[in-house]
Amino acid sequence: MPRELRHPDPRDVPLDRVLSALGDPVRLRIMAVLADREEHPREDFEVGVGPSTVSHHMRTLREAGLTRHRLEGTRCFVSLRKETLRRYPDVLEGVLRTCAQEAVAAGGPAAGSGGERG
Amino acid sequence: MPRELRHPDPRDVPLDRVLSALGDPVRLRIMAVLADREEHPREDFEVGVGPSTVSHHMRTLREAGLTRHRLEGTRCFVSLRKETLRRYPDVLEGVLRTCAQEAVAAGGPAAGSGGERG
DNA sequence: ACCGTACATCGATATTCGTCGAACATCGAA
DNA sequence: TTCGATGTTCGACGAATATCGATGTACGGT
Repeated sequence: MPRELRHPDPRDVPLDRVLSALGDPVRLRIMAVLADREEHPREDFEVGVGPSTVSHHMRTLREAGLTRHRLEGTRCFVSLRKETLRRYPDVLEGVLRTCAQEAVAAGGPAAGSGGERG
Repeated sequence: MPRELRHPDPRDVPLDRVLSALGDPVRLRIMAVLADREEHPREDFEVGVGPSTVSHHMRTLREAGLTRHRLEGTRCFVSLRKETLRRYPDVLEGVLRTCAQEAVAAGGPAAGSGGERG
């Protein structure tokens, strides 16, 4: 794991990039985990795909300015970037509320307990 | 042109599909045109790509439940679907406001008056 | 009846994206 | 220093997407 991960200035990220980052079911499940505004260890994100794929989606969210990744030892903690929430308040609060609800409707937190991979 | 175009029930459209439909610069320019909540003739959407490509993006928005397409003679009028705006109020109002602002920032309505196609 | 207009749809192509498994990097522990 | 754990990065592959030009379809005008 590199010592540090790239975190772009949110002001460099256009809206279409943010929305496109959010327009994926796996990444929306990740956002649903983060919807409580807490920092979560990577193990919390059991979203139904393999580890390298989770990494890929994590990177997409991070490079869209949505998440912050803090490395501590061999582990990684993820949280929402408040600056970005403040930049698109309605959009992002709405997405967080909605995807949290949909995750519940779709069968509980992390929505992949059954392991329906594909 | 067919007599009528497919308009899905917005409740069948999951959030990730809506966001993914919005996550494209061309479609965001289309939304910017519609942000005034008026019905617009197709000619209003000079968004910098060819006619068939505009059709493609229009279809994407329509099938995400975002727009309504009314055919009148050989012409077509496009408007936002209020039912969908009501379903995701914060998200969509926020997107509309933001993309309208960004369109202005990017060089005026329709953002393609110069015809920089490519 | 014919032709032009306006737009949708089709077919082709190039690019992007989601996914996996393998390889790599960093840290903590033995 | 060696080993295992954690998570990122790389390489490959199929699926989806953005784009165009050509074709198709319905309508309005002549």
